[in-house]
Amino acid sequence: MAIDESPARLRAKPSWLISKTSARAHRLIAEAMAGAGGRAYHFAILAALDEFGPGSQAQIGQRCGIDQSDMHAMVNELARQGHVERMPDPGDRRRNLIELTAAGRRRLEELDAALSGVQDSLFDALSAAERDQLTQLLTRILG
Amino acid sequence: MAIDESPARLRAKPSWLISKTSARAHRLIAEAMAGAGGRAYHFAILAALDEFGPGSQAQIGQRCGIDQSDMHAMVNELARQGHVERMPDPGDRRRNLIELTAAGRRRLEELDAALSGVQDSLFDALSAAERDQLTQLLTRILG
DNA sequence: GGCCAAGATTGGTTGGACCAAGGATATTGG
DNA sequence: CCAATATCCTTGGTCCAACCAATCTTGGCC
Repeated sequence: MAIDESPARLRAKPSWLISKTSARAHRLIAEAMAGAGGRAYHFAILAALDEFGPGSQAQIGQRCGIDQSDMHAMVNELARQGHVERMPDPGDRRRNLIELTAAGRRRLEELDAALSGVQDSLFDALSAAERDQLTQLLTRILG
Repeated sequence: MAIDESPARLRAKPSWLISKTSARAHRLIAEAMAGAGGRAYHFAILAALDEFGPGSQAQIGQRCGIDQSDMHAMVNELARQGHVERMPDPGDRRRNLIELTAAGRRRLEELDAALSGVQDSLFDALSAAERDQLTQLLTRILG
């Protein structure tokens, strides 16, 4: 799709540009993650565990903006791959404590590298300073 | 979801920020369009017809980045609402010429106003200059 | 003990983006 | 002028992310 041939009214709506960019990113990321046998959600969860330490599914889900039921499925996948361990919280038996394994820590770096590569090809047209600018604008929007 | 509580590794990936922003925009737009009895696709198609004049479904679809089969469904909806007319192209009987009706032209302005309102609430945190900046960055990415 | 809240699990639904095949018509090459 | 190829519409799907609701267990509270 040649963006410069799309209707001007459309091009004038930032939400449309964002949606198209997001779609393209989604495609590239899905590809990259499929090649690595993972998904974007995996990276998010592993990153949360790495930064904040073990936690319940609910906590991690909230931090990453992932739905409870989706969290369940993702933790199943990560546990099956040995990147995460699900263990009952001794202090609250409602909870599963999710813990990063050593393999999970390596996996996080692996996925991070793959995703960083995607960022490079996606934002190829922007300088480093412009990427920062973009990041800051988006962060303010979401704030 | 409080973005400042999400993992730093995630926040550092522009693609993640874009995806979240896109999701929020999608929610707001779906709401606004549902309230008006339409969809985002309707606006795109009407805008293309308004700017480029009548055309085949394939042409319009390419301009807007809409799949052929989805175009079919959307034109059905717009035709049923009287915003568009489907007529056989006399010069090429494979084609349907899609034409904007007078009601469709009014509808376009109506949807445009609704979408502009959504942009305002979505990009509330940005100044007009910053919105332009964002638009330009995204346009360059998609270029 | 009785009640409400939180967490996990299960089992959905919805909408957008895609893909494939077939029938009708055009176009092109020989 | 015929055969092969391409285009366009139409139909009928698939796939996945996002989301929602109900249930069950456990914890906290009065």
